[in-house]
Amino acid sequence: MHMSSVESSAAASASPASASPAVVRPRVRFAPSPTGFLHVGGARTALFNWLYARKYDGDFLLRIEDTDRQRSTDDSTRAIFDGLNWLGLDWDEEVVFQGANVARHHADAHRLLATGAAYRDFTPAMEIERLRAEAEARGDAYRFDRAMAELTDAETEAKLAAGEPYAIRFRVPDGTTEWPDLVHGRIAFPNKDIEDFVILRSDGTPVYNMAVVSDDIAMRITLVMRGDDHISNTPKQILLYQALGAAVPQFAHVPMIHGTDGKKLSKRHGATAVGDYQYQGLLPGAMLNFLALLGWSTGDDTEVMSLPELIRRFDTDGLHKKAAVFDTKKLEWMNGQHLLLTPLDELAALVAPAIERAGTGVAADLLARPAWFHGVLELLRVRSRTLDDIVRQASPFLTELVEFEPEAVTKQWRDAAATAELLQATHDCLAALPEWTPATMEEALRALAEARGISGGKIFQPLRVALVGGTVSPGIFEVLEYVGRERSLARLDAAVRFLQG
RNA sequence: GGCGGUAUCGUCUAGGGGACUAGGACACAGCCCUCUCAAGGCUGGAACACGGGUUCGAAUCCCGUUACCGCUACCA
Repeated sequence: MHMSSVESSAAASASPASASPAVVRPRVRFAPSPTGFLHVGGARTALFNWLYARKYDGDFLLRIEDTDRQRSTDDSTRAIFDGLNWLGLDWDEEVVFQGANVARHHADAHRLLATGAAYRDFTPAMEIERLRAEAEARGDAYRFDRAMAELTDAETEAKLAAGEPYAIRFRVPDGTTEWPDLVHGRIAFPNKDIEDFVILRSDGTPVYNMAVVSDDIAMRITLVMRGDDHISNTPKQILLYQALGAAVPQFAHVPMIHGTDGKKLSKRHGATAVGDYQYQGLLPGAMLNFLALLGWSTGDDTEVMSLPELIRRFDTDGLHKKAAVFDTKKLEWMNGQHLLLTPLDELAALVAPAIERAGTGVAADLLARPAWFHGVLELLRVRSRTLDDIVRQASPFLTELVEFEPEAVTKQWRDAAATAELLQATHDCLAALPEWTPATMEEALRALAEARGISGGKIFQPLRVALVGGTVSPGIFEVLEYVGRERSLARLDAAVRFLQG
């Protein structure tokens, strides 16, 4: 089973195309470790795989790599499911839990041992640790020395009989291991730089690379698309595929996502869990769109895309090599764009519960008046970037009365007596209107301003404070329309009383 | 240290020998619109890491340097 360099490299580079002359449905997977929440980097890797599967009518599989019992938790597994569900990244077939497959990993490792592709290493782990520490102290790179483990058959039998523990190491052949990476092109590693790595620990548990390859073969994965931090694992894995006599899949190593300081994105950069963004009122479609553009581009200037469009345009050729910095400003802008594209009834279904949670309205009541509610949403979404922005601005349309903000009062109601008189006049003018429409109100109020020899703004601004409590709002006539006649007049009354007393 | 990867405006990117006085987007600044705030429109500042080649010609190809990132475990 030892391969020459020619054989090994040829096998690695030839397999993707030649292994299957017939058209096979692509099978890709997302394989996170359940050691935290769903990270945006993981979400993006999942997205690329998902887009690929959906575009080429393949299967997108989910595998939870829970073999590290120390760090894996059920909460994390749930968080991954939740994150994927929120984003709408649905997987095909049942979830694979890696921990359930250790028997096969174990068997595969022993198969390698039987063929001579791997060998027993009775060296105590402590001893190796010592040698490594020594080498590092000297400033040398440590590499496991195969000769150290070389035993005669008799010696092996004796140790086996004595019940001495051993790890199984893969016998790395001479030559070069290379593959045509879908994003980087040809990548090659001289095998001499790869040490005989452990595939099965002395306690019988499989090591990562063994488990991954065993599972990817069992799941019939045709393309492994993952973060480029796995590039140096790839030659080891290819060697394993070959030794196991399995077809080597294609590989695509996508770049990492960095924080604004250029370092790998971590908690100190702020929110890195997709759940954080869900909580902040982001739309999953916007998140997906933004994530897709970090590490991939269409080739033209298209930026805002719906999910179907993303599927249609996705292509591994558009994948980048360079790490991208996660820019929350652009994410927010992207969300604003998607807010505008979301059908109003969908948006209503999202905003109504959020309003109820904020305590400024009852979801069912809002949804019972779709024409009015959609109108309000139309007004607010153009000046919002998140769902939370909409909720925040919605309160003047929902409550009976509003609180007058001190800064607004200082700014727009400087002269109390004069303002009270003006607001009373405004009130009377509006109250006399036969119908409550923006056009009639605008006509009447502009006429009032002209009669008083002042600009429209001199009326609109104080009126705005009376209606919404602050100095910022949608156009004043739309506000009047959607706040409604009764409440608008009541607020004007309240403002006049406030200024007089 | 060794191995591998990457390198265009502050950020995301287009670009794959001449169409580049390097295009778009976010952010920023100014102007327009205007009842405020947004949205929208217009304008502006802002980049090919450095050094060698190859070529009539290089952001684009090659080599080197530098910087950054990743891996370097009986972690995943």
